[in-house]
Amino acid sequence: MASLGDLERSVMSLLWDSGQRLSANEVCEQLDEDLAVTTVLTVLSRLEKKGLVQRERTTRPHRYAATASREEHTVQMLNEVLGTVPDREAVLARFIGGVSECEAAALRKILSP
Amino acid sequence: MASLGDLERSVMSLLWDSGQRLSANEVCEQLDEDLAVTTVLTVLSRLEKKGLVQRERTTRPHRYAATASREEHTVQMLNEVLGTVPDREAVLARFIGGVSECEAAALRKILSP
DNA sequence: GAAACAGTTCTACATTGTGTAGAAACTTGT
DNA sequence: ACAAGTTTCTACACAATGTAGAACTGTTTC
Repeated sequence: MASLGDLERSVMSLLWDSGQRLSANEVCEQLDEDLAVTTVLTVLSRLEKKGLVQRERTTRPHRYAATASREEHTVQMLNEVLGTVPDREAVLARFIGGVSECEAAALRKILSP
Repeated sequence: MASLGDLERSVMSLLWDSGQRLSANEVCEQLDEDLAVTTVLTVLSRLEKKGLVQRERTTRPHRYAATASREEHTVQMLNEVLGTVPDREAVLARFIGGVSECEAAALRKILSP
């Protein structure tokens, strides 16, 4: 349910990079493309409805921020993908089989008790 | 680019479960829903275009099979998700931080040299 | 407090992906 | 050559997304 379009992804990326609460105008300016503010507002609303963005309604202009960090969100995505298969560990085994030795070492370190 | 709709997913699931090359008719029969064969053929064609399904055109009826195993395909999805972030390992670290002790043990075993 | 302005919501339209299937075209055994 | 089975073409509905104008609302200023 949390698939994002290109523009939605750009906006999230922006919010993640600047850990700040941004106004729609700020988001609009910082985007590479040259879009109408209403466009950005629409996208922000949609992201809010999807639960990816949190909006401060008390201030004027409203300020928007990502509800979860990029990492948290991506982990959620990973788990969503893993939820589509019957044997989660089989997939993880194969995933690990495909990573570089370098990354494998990093994973070992993370896992070491 | 490899997001699947519900029906597409059902069909893939079927092809994965039966490791066989199936005809459109067989797929159609084995699906729970009661669909027209042409519907199944459309979906199979779309899956072929996406590269998820391979079709034997020499036989009559054509036979369809998944190009990659469910695990391979899911790993590809995982890597696609991981490709959207700048710091892949940060995500993996967080992912591992969230798994059960049981699964962590399994991962350690897979990673052990 | 009315006007000007900034910001937000509503509404709308185009495009694309997906589910769905009939009509038309094609293949093959008899 | 025809009937039966199979595939391709075409088509339509519905949802998600990109896009933005029109209308509304809240704020500031004279």
